[in-house]
Amino acid sequence: MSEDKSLSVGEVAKRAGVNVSTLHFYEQKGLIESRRNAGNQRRYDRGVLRRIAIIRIAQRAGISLALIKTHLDSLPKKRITVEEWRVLSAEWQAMLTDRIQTLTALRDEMESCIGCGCLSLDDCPLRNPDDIYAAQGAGAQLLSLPEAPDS
Amino acid sequence: MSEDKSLSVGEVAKRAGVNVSTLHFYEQKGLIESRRNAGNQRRYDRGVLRRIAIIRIAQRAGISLALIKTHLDSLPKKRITVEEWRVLSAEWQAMLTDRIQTLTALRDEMESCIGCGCLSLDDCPLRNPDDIYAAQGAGAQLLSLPEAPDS
DNA sequence: TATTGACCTCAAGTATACTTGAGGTCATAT
DNA sequence: ATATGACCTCAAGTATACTTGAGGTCAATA
Repeated sequence: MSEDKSLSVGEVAKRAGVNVSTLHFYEQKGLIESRRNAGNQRRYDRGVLRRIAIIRIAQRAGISLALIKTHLDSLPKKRITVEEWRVLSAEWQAMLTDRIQTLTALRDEMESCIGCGCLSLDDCPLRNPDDIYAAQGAGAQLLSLPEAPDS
Repeated sequence: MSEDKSLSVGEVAKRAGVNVSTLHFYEQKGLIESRRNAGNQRRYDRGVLRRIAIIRIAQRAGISLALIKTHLDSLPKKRITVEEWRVLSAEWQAMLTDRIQTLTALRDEMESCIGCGCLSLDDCPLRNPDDIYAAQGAGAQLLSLPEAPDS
């Protein structure tokens, strides 16, 4: 099965807690990489496990795969070091902080607007958010994600 | 254009700050309703503006249209009263609070894990979240996450 | 009269994040 | 010898939230 230190797609899937199809998908998206053995089967370096773990953590933080890829692509190597993880997590923490502040502000605005009837007015802060919510485009807005359980 | 007190779809779109296509979409989803004039054009009650405003606020809070619909459907009338808004906003504030707590916990875990190298370990709290929810894009499956049984 | 502009319907497209399925290969186990 | 099990590819499906486009109606206006 696994020659030496490399892992098969099934082994990675099991250890990382994701489906094989997800690994195919991530590879196709350029988030992870693999090499092939004689029989054309994927073989992974153990470092891929940390990489996948990091991807999943970022997703929990509400970061899109596209942005995660951008961040990961900025690193020199596929194998992520602890120092690099330190940098990545600091960036993502900052994004989380922003998001938390946005949601907190929204909640507080809702609090102050309860029962005031201002929803009928054009200058209600809730109806006319100053915040960065650019609701354009298709799909859901990237950083205002609901709790959608995923695989 | 608008006979008496009713609004055309274009007027509603303009005043609510959404596209006409969005109004069609919301109607098709059962979130709003309209009647038709002699020429088969939609005519809206002014109350629809508040209703749309409320829908948008809920979306900013990260609530899906499906759940928003469920909440709105629980109300007796299409025209939402201030008292009903009070109830809705209280529910949504609670959801926001949950979401904020989840994100805060994640951020704090990231803080405590920075540089600890534990990403390589199977018992890292970040890699093995107790919380089953992943913040996720408008992507996939809404309520079906078995989530990562780590090896 | 002819041409806009606003509206209508219905189908398909877009983006994200995957999953599912069909059809085929490869190596081992019975 | 054949039957699994794990793997492969590529296409299409699923779900959310809309947008875009094609083709047609209707009423006011130049």
